[in-house]
Amino acid sequence: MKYTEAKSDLIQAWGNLGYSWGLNKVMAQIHALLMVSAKPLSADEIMDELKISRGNANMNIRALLEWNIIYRISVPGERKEYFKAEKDTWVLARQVAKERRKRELEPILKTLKNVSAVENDGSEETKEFKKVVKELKGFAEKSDSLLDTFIKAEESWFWSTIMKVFK
Amino acid sequence: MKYTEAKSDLIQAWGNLGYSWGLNKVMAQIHALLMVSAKPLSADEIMDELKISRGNANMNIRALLEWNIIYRISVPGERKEYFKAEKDTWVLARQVAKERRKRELEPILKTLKNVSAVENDGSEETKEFKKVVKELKGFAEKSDSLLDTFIKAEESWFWSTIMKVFK
DNA sequence: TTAAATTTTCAATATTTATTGAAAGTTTAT
DNA sequence: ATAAACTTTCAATAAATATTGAAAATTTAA
Repeated sequence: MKYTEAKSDLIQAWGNLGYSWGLNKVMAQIHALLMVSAKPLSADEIMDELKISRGNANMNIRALLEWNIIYRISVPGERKEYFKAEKDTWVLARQVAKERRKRELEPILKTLKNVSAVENDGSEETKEFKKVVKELKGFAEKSDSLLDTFIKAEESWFWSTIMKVFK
Repeated sequence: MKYTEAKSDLIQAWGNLGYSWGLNKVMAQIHALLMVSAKPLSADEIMDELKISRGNANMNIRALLEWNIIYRISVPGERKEYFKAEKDTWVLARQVAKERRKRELEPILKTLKNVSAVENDGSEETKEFKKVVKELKGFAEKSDSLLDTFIKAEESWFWSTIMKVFK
């Protein structure tokens, strides 16, 4: 298989995976491109490789910076900014987990806490509702601590040992 | 807080979470509605509660059935079909993990395997590419076995014990 | 059978989300 | 200061996705 074909296949596939991780397609593609690139790339190079507009490139680069999964690089003597990806997949996964926890889990935990306070009118509906909310809350809290553990796994001897089982 | 308000808040919030799990909004809302409902509901009741069309209801119910997170219920003497949700959150999470593994992880593993076969022309690009692909492959495989372990966790003494730590 | 009840399909339409590109803004070298 | 290099913004537009609803298909009771 030729390099250029392999590269575009990988960018495509990583784009799809990233999409299902909550990034958008172009964000994920830019990330993939920076992943496989030996050198940091400028916005122009990214636009060129992925055939996207300047505005699109700019917005998605910014989003990736916000997610902390790519970094801004300054080359001395050069005016342009360059970007490189976080290439350590575990750091990457941790970073994504952190963002998603903030964006997804925190809101549902808040809602579950709110709706727990539903007034018990003695009806079967209310009874069932309370039961389900309690179950969901337990689940969300467990997910939250699992995620938290994962995010902090690097620092934990126990978990980093467990993780090694999966080599 | 009133029951009807709590219910619609929960459906809304669960809809958002489900969306980020790879379901679509209405799918997730139907699931939420069936979660909190004490009795199985018919398509008409779902249409009515969520204010969606028959076609929409039908399609999303079918999708939920495909994901195996709601069940078809027949009431003797009734012509209509009823639906109820899987209410055990761990079964639910496992089912979702299973689907996503199939839909997301399997394709990227396939691509990574393919692009590994890129021909080494000795250039720096190719060298870096091969390195990154190897790293990604290792990561994807580990994720795969983690997921697999999670999916099968119920049967495993070791993991069900570990899980209990998160109560 | 027939026909009423129910479910499914799908072309048309509406809604949401992503993308463009040119203008405005910012930074830096001289 | 000026202007070139570069980045950001955002209204307009395009593309993707979701939704409707009426017609077709299917199921069931009598």
